[in-house]
Amino acid sequence: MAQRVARNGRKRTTITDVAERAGVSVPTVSRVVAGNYPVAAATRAKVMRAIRELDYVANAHARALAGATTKTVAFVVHDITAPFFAHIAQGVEEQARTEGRTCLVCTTQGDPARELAVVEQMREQHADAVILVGGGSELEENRQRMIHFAHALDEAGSRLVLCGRPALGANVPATVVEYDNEGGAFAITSHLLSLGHRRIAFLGLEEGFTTSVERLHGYQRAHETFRVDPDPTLVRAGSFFRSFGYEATRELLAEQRDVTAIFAATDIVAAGVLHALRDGGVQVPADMSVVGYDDIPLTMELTPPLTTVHIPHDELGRTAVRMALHRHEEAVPQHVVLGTHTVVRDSVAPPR
Amino acid sequence: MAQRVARNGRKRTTITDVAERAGVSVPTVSRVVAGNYPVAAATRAKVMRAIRELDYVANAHARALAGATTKTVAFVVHDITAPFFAHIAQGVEEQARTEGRTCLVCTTQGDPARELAVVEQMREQHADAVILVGGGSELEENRQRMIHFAHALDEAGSRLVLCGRPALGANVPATVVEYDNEGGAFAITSHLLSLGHRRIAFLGLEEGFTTSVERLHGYQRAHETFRVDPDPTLVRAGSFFRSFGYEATRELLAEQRDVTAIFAATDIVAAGVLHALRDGGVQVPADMSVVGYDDIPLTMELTPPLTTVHIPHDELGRTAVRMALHRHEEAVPQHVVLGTHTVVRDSVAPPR
DNA sequence: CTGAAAGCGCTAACAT
DNA sequence: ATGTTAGCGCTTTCAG
Repeated sequence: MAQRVARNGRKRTTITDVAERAGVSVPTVSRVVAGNYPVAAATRAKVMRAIRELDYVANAHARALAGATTKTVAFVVHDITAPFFAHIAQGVEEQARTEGRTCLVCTTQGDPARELAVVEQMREQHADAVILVGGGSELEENRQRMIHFAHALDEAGSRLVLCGRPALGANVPATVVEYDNEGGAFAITSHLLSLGHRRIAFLGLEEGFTTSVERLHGYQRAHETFRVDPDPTLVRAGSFFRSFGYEATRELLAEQRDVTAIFAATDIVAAGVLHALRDGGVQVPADMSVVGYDDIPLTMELTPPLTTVHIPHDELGRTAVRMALHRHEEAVPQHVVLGTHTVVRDSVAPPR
Repeated sequence: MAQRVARNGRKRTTITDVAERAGVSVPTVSRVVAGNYPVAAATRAKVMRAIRELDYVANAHARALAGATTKTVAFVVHDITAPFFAHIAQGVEEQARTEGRTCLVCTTQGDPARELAVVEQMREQHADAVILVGGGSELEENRQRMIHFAHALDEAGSRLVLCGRPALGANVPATVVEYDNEGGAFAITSHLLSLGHRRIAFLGLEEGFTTSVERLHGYQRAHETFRVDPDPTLVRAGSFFRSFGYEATRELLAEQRDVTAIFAATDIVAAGVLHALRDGGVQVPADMSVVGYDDIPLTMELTPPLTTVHIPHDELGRTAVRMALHRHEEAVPQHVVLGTHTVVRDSVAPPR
């Protein structure tokens, strides 16, 4: 009664081996492993012993195929090295584990085509939930494809979760966990305005990505509230990378636009801004105030430590998993907006 | 011929639905999907059409169960938010995708017990490779358990990969991808010594974790080479966290030990060191030289930018996947040590 | 409490 | 080139 040899020539201990060794039937072994059905103590002991002796582990695929339960959560993200995503991932992973799930992770490098391909792949895996993180494409075509996936997943008993990106529409079966992106931008811009800043540059509008657009809206609404007309030429489009912050700031400095504060769309961009300012001999915050967005750990290491908008990263990830998995329970909403708030550090002062 | 309804009440399009719709047999559908067998163009077209109309995706579990190939790579890491791990993860994910694999990610928070549990779980998943990243436990018991897993995975046709952690022994079937941890520490310590530093503190020895022990060895060997006796009281044990760097430096300063350089075991620790130095009014590098280890992106944002040891993170991850998956091909080694090198930035100067 | 029987969705011989 | 026949390893009725 040695283990069978599979087609590929590998020996793998199966439930049948265990059953033979323990002198019981296959379903009995299944029952003691699952532990959800009465089994005589003596029988259980025999089976457990056989399992240990044979070093048996269940085949997750056979289990998924026979039962209905996959016990995996898929997590799709632009780039796992970005602290913003990594911290959400952390929350997802923790909650998934708490709920007894394994976590599949895929990165898309921000490519909408790859995102679509990855979601398709997750559909094959029958994940209990597919969590999409980070600014999505605003192209109508991609939006439609995503709506399609939401329905496909729903019909398959799975769930699409949009985490930190806008909802797809009213009748789309999806869970959405947002953070108050626009509100955070509004608050930190107001902070600047209330201190007397009137010429505030906004760096990092990424066309077609909702995240930056919403942040810009917050910036604009704050200006309206304070009844100041923002100078549209102070809004610079670019990437979310450090180098963009550096370049854009150099330009701004060269142009002598009388800017007294810079709102970088992300902390990473702000790091580039600070660097350019230092290179240009501009004192922060004395000569120029700088704020960022995201509140990643890096902000504390910057010189000076950066005033920024805090996003509840972990909470976002945990909530996404929790809401998706418990969506059939009552009182579990399927759309929440988590709050953001300004974290005041040392990079802001009133204008001279 | 609508889709069947599974036990759990979900309708899912299966290969049978497609076959019926296209008016062919199930294996024919399988063949066009796999694309590894001759199928008449007309038949293929019919099948493709049915697939599109039914929005069919293959069930990865059924596929894994029937065939031998799982097409997943598991990746086990302490903490995905640590840049060190995130960058390796990036390499793993990229290479896995290149090789047509999905990536399972699990975090252990550095807990050896959880690591063991996770590896067990990966065994159930039948991943093609299980990649363990980061300093492992030096406890003999855990080592034995890991050796056991290496054999179990091997017998199951999978592969244990140790990435950035030491090999388990000569006859253990595992792939190991290391970086020259000791060599990097030797080089950067030599850099300091050659500039004339004689009292160099080493911060961040984490007992029981090989990574820090090897770095300490490099530090010591460099001293021997330069024929200087290192002061053992200058070696401080602690965590790899920022706070440890801060605290340890405050102590060092308070003790007035005539230290002229600090070797922090990681860049994160170095960030804490720099912070403490700034708080204490100590100029870097004029009054104190500081070096780190890892070369994470943060180092460039520190003030001053940190001289550190570069680790080829991406390469480590990619190599791990490549070597494991191609282990049966000739000329693919199963143990490599990737090089590290000192990156000189602005945190080091000769002692006063 | 336990066993026998059926089937999850797919692939891989074996036929034709 | 296509269909037929067997499973892969497990769970879940249904009997006893």
